[in-house]
Amino acid sequence: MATNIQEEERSLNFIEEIVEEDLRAGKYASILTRFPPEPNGYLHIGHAKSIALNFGLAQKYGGKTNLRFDDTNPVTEDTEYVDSIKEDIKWLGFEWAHELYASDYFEQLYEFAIILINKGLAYVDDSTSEQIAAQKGTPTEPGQESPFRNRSADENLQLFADMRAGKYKEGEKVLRAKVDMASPNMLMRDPIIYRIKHAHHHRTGDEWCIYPLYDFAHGQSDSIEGITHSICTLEFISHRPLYDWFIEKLEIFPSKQYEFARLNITYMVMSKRKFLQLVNEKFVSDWDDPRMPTISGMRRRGFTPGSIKNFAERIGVQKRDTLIDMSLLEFCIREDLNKKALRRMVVFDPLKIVITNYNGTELLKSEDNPEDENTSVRDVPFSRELYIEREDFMEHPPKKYFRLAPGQKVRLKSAYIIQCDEAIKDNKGNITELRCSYIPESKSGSDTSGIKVQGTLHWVSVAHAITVELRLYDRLFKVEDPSNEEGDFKDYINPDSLQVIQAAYAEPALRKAKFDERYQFLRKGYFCLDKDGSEEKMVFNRTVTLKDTWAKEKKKD
RNA sequence: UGCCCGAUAGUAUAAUGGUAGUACGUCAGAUUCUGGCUCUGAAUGUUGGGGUUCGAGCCCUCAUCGGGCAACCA
Repeated sequence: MATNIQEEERSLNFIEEIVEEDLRAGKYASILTRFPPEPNGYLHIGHAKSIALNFGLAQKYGGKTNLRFDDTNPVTEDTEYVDSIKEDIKWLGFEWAHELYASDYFEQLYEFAIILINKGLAYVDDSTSEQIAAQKGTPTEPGQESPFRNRSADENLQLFADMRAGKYKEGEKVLRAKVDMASPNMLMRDPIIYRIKHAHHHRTGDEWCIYPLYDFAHGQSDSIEGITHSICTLEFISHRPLYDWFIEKLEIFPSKQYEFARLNITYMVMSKRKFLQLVNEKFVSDWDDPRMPTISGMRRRGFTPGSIKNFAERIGVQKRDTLIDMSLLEFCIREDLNKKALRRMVVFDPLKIVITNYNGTELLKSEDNPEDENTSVRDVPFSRELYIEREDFMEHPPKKYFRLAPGQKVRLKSAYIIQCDEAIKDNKGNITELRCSYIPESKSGSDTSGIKVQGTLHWVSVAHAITVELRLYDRLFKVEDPSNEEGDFKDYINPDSLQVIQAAYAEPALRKAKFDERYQFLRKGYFCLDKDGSEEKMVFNRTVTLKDTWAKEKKKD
């Protein structure tokens, strides 16, 4: 059927529709987007959505994307952040056409301000911050015009030049656009476009003491670069009339702004301000704590660029506030890791078993990844004494418990079928050891025993095991939407978001673990090596658990 | 109380005036040397009232609900 191919095409999001329409109408030969971070913090997965949108759009339609740092506020911005932002974007796998800075345009922006002054569309205001706020009016009442609103162009020019020359203190004077003090849009009530800041800028140093505000920098920067589609988040909708106003009055290239909803995910918070609190108040170790939804945190946690991009693709682009279910993110990373991760056996909470009818040691073969037809195979040492997971044995098992129990049989993964003969207890009644027997004909790959078992367990040989540290992460918050709960969001932090297992027992193959490799600890979850470890004591982060239908089954009781 | 957005299963996302579909999640089952993966099946949806139309999730209108807007932040 000819229509099948078309049917499989993903439908367009509203921004893609706009782009296709613009291209079809011949409005632009090709598109140019931009990603405009402010270098005052680390990127998070919300930014990843924006990055994927901006860069993805350009890729899809044969355009380009600029990386432009929106560095108009010298007091909060720093080169440290510039570097981390660039690293994160590269890690996600995107390349920008040009690395640019709003501060590159300071001289041009200054010229733009002069044009406005000459047109009688901007004026220097001596009012104080409080007076300006009072003049603004309220959403339901119009504002009052500043007494300085009607200065002559010449006077304004001189005053503005003096501002630049450093003749005034911070707050003494500002430059305002002359728009409309009665506008129903508060942002149009003569917005401030330049303020005095005697501060050192991370790139321009002490060259300037006046800095443009966002509204006077962003749109013009877009225009200077010839950005065709300037995509930002919903809270800028009300800035759009101003964005267009400056472009119109300045008669410069008409970049167009489009807005989409920022990303929210259940059990997370998503703002630099909140991250800062979490770090400063030691709820997490740092910005790259694996529980943080920062790109650096997620990278350390073991997320892959592909999984994040796939997630961004699946959630779509929308014009309304959304709260994405965390399980979708988990699905995306599991889907990716299932195909890539090397399988290894690690016992988290050991229970020793002795195979009473087995002696010596042998090397068994086990697949590195059963999802891969051409999988490599590794050796796993098997011997008389093994560790299994304590939770894989129950003396009095409930129905549908497929694991070990007295008299019950299970398969040891890639090894033999064993039967539990006896549970040894200490004088307090705790089970300290299991006596089992194995079935020699049941060896993995050459099983002639004819025995069917329901369960398969992971295990490690006591004599060959290495100990590793495991860091098990869980959601950072106990509630779906911590920002919308009563009180402080930090009241809802999950106290069990990190569980450390100092000594887990791992099969020896894990000794060769590498940082860029991903692992699935069989029946447990996906893990990756953490930078905190050493040769002697490796540390692994749990990226995500495996789906666990047995855990669900248990909860029902 | 002014202006601006928005509203489709639990959560997201399609249907562009003509059969409400998809994914995640949930539930049930099959399969399994990972209670993973895979496969099959099921339940759950157009905020409400009017109107236009042969026909409305879609267009108009009123209402309701949700979000945003009064930083010398971005």
